Amino acid sequence: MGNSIGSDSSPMTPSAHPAVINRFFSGSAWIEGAALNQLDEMSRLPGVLEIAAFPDLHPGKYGATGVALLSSRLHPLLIGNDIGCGMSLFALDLPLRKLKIDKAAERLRRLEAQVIGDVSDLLAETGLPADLAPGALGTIGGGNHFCELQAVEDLAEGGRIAGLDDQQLYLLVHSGSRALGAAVFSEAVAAHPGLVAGLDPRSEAGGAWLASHDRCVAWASLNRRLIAARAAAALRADLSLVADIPHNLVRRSDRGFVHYKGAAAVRPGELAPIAGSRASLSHVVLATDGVGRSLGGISHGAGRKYDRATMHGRVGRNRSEREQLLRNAWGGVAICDDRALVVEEAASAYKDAGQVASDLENGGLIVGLASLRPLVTFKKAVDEAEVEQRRRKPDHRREGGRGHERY
DNA sequence: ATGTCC
Repeated sequence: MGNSIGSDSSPMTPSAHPAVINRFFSGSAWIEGAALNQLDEMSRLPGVLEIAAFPDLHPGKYGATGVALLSSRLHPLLIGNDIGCGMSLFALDLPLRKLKIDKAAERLRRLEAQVIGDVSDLLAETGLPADLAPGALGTIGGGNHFCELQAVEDLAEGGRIAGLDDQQLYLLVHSGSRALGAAVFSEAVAAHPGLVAGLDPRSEAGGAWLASHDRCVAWASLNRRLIAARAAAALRADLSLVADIPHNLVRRSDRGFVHYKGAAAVRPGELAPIAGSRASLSHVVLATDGVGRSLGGISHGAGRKYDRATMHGRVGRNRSEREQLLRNAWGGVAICDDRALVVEEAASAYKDAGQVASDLENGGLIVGLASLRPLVTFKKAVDEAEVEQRRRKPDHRREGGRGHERY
């Protein structure tokens, strides 16, 4: 089979005719020029036939995020390292009236300490090797990932019909394939110097990436389920799945391969979460038949407004400001023992998910069902036992590290 | 995004 790159007529040469770009955002959407430029570059990549761009569009490393892209070739760079990342929404059997936020936060602080036992059977049931990173299952990771306890703020009639209940509590989990997807990504980058031109899906390299990708997508979905199971165990509650929607993956279609880069992959009639932030509303929406015009994509969240680096100059310059960033207008709290992450993930770093949902609704892609308010946002908690152990036996490799200090 | 540069 040999080198798959270049097996099309001339994939290194940008197409003479760029792919059509369909924009599903209004003039009120906050879209950076850099993201629009990236969109243009993506439309000229080999094999790219059509692009749908969503209102959460923002610049990314190898292309804009908030995009569905149809291509005859596979583009692993566009998917990036968190293959299979997604949002899962669960209903808890805990009634809102029984909730004490501080008590729930105290319990959720121990989320990742919950024992989930032997997961080899779960992996096998998912069609995955029983020894595929079992120890990483049920871990959230960093960046924009979280597990959030939410209550219904507004419920539309459609939401009630869909079974949403404004007296119940919900869990929204945003996570992906952890080190698994990162390894698949870096191996692909190392093996194919011309990866920017994509891979021929019929080649050995293309097939291998796709197979690894499929495992990451399945593993990431199981990971979200186990994160929720841990949260439910910490809260001593039962849960049921409402929606599990990935937004970083490739799906086969009869026209080629649809790449979803930070765009939720939905089918008509499916419920999907559109995440806000730790201090703003998330939305639950229903995908309409209109998603046939958007390559089956919609936004998965508010989308970044400011990059991580510049957030440090904007908010949380002192301790009391950082402490404010852990509280929201509904009495909700965030659990985040990583000082840099508190600043980088501040609500003001994000666009308004309500504006995003409204653009999608006006574009005929969704119908809004409910908005959800954040009550406890779990991001990262240091293990006190581990801290104590480190105090006794200092780990010199960590010396000099900056930006990830505790409070 | 990633045991986030050893």
